[in-house]
Amino acid sequence: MKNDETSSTLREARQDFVSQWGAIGNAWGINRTMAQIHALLITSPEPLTTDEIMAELRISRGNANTNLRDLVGWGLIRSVLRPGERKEYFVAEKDVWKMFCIIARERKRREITPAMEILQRCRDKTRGLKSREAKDFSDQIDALQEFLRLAERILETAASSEQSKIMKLAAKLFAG
Amino acid sequence: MKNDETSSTLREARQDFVSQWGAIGNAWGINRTMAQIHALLITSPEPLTTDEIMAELRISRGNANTNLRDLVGWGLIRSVLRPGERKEYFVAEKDVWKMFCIIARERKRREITPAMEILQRCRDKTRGLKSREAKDFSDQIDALQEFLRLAERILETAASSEQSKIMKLAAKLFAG
DNA sequence: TCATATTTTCAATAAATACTGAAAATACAA
DNA sequence: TTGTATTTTCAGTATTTATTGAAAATATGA
Repeated sequence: MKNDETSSTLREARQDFVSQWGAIGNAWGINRTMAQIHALLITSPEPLTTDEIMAELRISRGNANTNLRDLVGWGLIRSVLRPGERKEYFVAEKDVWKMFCIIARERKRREITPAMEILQRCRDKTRGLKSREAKDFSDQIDALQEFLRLAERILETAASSEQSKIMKLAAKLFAG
Repeated sequence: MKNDETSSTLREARQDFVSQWGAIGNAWGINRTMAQIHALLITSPEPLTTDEIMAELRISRGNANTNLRDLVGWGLIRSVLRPGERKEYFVAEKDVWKMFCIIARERKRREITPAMEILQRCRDKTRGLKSREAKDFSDQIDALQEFLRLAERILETAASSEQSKIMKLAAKLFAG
């Protein structure tokens, strides 16, 4: 296979990955464009500028800017400056385990914690009530809370350990 | 506190839970109405009919029907028939651990598996290529695949074990 | 069978979300 | 300063997703 064939095959595979990853992100509740930009950056050998991303994905400047900022907000990408150039370049964290840790922490902060707070408020309201129904209700809320608390701790622990420790744990888990 | 005060406090707490749970579901990428119906059913002492759900949430018959069917599709609720009545009643699985198992299995099937297939296809396309760039690309895809495979196995294992086993595991995890 | 209760479907509509493009704001070099 | 490169904002628009409500389909008892 010639060099240009190789690189066009690679380009195609990458484009495919980017567009498909967008579709997956969509199924996972993540904005399609954001997922595509992320896919582009984790498979890019070089940092990319906003204009390059706009061109590659055929999206507007506003759209690119918004989603790049969101990704920076998640901590999944960061901007780098090249000496002598004014443009911002973006690079993604490529280590899959680190990506997971970042996402786990953020989701915990954005999703689990608020849910726990709501449960706590419902719990407080019915704490004093003595009827059977009230008791069943607060037991159910309790159970949800306890489950979320466990999930929270597991995520927290996983996200702050070395990948190698998790792998060992997984080994144990599958051993029975 | 009088009986009617007790029950109105309970009613309020429950309404609060249902509407807040809808908002949370929304943040987690789940249809608000579906989350609300689910919240209603897991805190209901009795099975409910479509009409009761419509009235409680002030939604249309079509909307109620669609979301009830979706919940049945997930396996999170099921319909029960009362002898001598034509109406369908719905009950939710209330055990939080069982709920988790159901959701884990479904998400694996609906989200992780398709993502893995896409990665596999991208991998296949670039397998033969020898350039540095191509190698980096397929290494990255590999890493993603490996991670998803691990996630898949962990979910699978967790979802098919007893809750008590997971609790023991969690204990170990936090012990260091 | 017919009359009635109940569920399902689906075209129309509403609501939420994502995207564009150009103007405004900002940053920087001369 | 002033001019230029770059980023941000945001009103307007497009697209997607959710919801309604009524008609059609289905199920049931007499």
